[in-house]
Amino acid sequence: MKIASWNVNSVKARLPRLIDYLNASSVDVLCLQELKTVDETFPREEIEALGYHVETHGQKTYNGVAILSKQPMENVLRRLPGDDSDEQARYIEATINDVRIASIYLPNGNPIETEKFPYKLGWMDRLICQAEKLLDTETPIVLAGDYNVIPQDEDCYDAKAWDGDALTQPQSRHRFRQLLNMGYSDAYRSFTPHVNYTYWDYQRGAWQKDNGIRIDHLLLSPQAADTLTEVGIDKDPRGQERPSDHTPIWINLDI
DNA sequence: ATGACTCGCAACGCGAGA
Repeated sequence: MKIASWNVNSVKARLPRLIDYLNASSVDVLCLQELKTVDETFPREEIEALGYHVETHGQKTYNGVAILSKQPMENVLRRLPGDDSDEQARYIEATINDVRIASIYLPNGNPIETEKFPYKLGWMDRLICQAEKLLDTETPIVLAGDYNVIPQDEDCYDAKAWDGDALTQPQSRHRFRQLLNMGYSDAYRSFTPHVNYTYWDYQRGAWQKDNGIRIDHLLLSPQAADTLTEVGIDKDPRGQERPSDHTPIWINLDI
C-alpha cells in the first residue's frame, strides 16, 4: 500500500502536476494540503476519472486538505478535535483498508511574536491529544502532511538562516518530539540515514542551489511501522513547469 | 548580476506562505 503526502499550494493551479503525479506514481493514497479552494470547486471529476475516491475539507483562499484513495474511505473526520471555534480547514482523517490515515496541514506560526505562533502550538497540543487517542486503538495509523516543523538542524540547508523562525523554535520541535516519544516513528528517518528535503522556496534560486528544508512528514504507529518496506521523496514534481514549492513524500506498507 | 516567487482575490496591490 503506497501512501504519499503533498502540499500542492493550490489544487486548481496545480491540477496538471497533480494528474501527472497520480499517473506516474501509482500511489494508492495521496494526502493533499493547501487546496486553497472550497469543496464545491475542488477538481473532483478530473481525479475520480483516474480511479480515485475523493474526500475533501476545503476553505476559501487558504488552507484546505484532502485524501485521494483508490479504495473507498470510511468514517471520515473533517476537523481536529479540541477547539470548536477553530474555522481553519487543516485536518481530515479516514480509514482505508483498515489503516487510519490523516492529512495534516499544521499552522506555519510566523511571525512568532504574533498570535499565529501560540495558535500553532495550541494546534500541535490538540494534534498530540488526537494522536494519543488513535494510538490507543493499537492499529496501523499514518499521520501524513505538512507539519511546518524542521525537526533538527540537519533537516535544513542552513540552520542559522532559520533562527527565530516558527519552524525551528524549541516549542515547535518539542511538540514534534512528543509525537515521536509517545510511539510514532518518522518514516523517513527510520529508513534513510541521510537527509533530503521536501520544500524549496520559490525565491533566491533555492531549488537550483538545493537550499531546502524537510517539513513534510509521515508519522507511523508501531502497527504501521512494522509493515514499512520503502520510503522516498519524489523530487521530479518540484523541477517541473509551474511547480508547488513542496514535493511529494511517500511510503510503502506491506498491507 | 553580488539577483529574479507564487498563490487567490468582485485584485489592479496586498496578505500569506515558510
